[in-house]
Amino acid sequence: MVRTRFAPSPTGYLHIGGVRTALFNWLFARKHGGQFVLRIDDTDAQREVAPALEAILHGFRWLGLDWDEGPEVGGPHEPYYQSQRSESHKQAVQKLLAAGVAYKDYSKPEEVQAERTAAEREKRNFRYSRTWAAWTDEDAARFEAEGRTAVVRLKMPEEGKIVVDDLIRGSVEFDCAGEQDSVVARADGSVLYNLASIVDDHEMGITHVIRSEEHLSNTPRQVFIAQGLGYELPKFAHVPYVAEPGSRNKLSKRKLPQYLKNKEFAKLNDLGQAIAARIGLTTAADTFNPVIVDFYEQVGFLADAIVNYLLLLGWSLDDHTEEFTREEMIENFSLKRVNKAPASFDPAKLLAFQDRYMQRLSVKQKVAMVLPYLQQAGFVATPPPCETSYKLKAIVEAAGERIKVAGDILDYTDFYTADDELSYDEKAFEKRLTKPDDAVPLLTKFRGVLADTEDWSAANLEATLKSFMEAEGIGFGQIIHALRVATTGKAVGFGMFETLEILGKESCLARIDRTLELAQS
RNA sequence: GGCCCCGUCGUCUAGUCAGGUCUAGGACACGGCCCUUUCAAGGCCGCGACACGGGUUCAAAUCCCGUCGGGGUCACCA
Repeated sequence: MVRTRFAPSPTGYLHIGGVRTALFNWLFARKHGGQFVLRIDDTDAQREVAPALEAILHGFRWLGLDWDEGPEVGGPHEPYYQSQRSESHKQAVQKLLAAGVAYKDYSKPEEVQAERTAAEREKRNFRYSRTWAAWTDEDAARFEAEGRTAVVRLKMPEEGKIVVDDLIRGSVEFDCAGEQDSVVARADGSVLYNLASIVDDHEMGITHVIRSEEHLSNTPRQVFIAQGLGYELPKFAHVPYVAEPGSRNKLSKRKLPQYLKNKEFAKLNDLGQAIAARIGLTTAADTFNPVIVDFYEQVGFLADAIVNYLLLLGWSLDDHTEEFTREEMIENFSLKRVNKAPASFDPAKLLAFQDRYMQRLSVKQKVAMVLPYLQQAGFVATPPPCETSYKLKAIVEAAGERIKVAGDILDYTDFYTADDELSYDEKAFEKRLTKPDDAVPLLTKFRGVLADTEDWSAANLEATLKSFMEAEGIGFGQIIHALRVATTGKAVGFGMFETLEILGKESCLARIDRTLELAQS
């Protein structure tokens, strides 16, 4: 039975790199008919951020990465919060002590720090001197009489090797001599990550520890602990971390200002910020940006697109397959095909996946996705009035592939603006209406034709304009641009005749009248 | 700095284990052309990489050695 886990610490929001690791765990479990466990690594209580956990669980649900055991769903290995497993951890510490692979250490942090600095100064590798190690009860009593308290440290051997057999990297050897006597328990009995992690993994029956590469260097410590505790080792698989756009550095949520200098990243961020602003979402830069999964949901991305993109960040099936349904991912996933080198996050490619997935949706599905944005931006009431559906469907249809994320609908809200409140793109107005001598007279004349037009379908409007052009002996370009600016205020938009049809006769005439007035004043 | 990992187009990657079919394939991005009432989309074409140096071999992106480069980690964080 395969059991994998993802163990986020609730110290920040769900990070795109974390999700990629979680996805690999989920996929591996699903592929082998096993279980995927979610465990909250909250041992460092001081840093805990309550809303972060909510956001993390919400993110997993949105992405469709369901967990078989963990917070909210429970399971046979409760509790799934590391902070609530301290009994097990304490027992493990005692066992380590009893087995002689750990010792009580009465040093003060500053004393160890002094040794460390001295070693650095002398360009020597630091290793704790064990000066304040209590090997006997007498030692302990003496140190305690001095008012010292004890942490528990690993007693790393001076010789020998620890071999980590990694499913992705092969076997990696570490010399014990190069390993530190890491602290595994604080004076108050609380334990540190390396101990908690391996103990919980064992007790939860985790068979495959699939985690980010940055944990590779503390794996020997965990292996040492596991051996001391007599555990059977889980299989390890260290996946490369997700790197920054255009660099090899690990993607971090703290370096946002730097990422914003990347053109593609900034473009994605701007898109999101613009949508957030229009729906009145108050955002904080550190929780709403393309590094955080929540961002994508808010802006109107498809979870499937994100997951598909993330799948290919460090994994591939072959030289050409890029699109996978969930079932196909599960069927084909294999740790053997996970790359060793870090992959940088490419916002442009993510956007490309989103585009593909979006265009595959039916008009009905798009309407459903897009409607909440119009409601939040105040263009459509909640619940939506009956006539909304027809109009919105027409807009979405006419917009076609221009809508790449659901929030993009907010680029096309001119249809909802009151006719006398339409704002105009100044440059376009100047170029298409003020400057050309024939713009106003032509538009005035065509306005007259439109006023007499009964059939307001796009097809008929096109025919009407064509015959007008013939009658006037003018080309498309001489009238169409002025007409567009007059009715939408913008230089660009979708099909002119669809636009007119959606707007309706009354609005079109009102907007043209207003434009003509403005152009002549 | 010690230890560990990694190194194919700008980016994600196929190919490396089992050397030849690789004058290195695909995707995203980029450039050009076509289509076109604008924008998007679409079609076609193009640009573009085996980090470097030695070796082994008839033959090396692939094997060996070295160099260089990048990164991770060295907490009483996770």
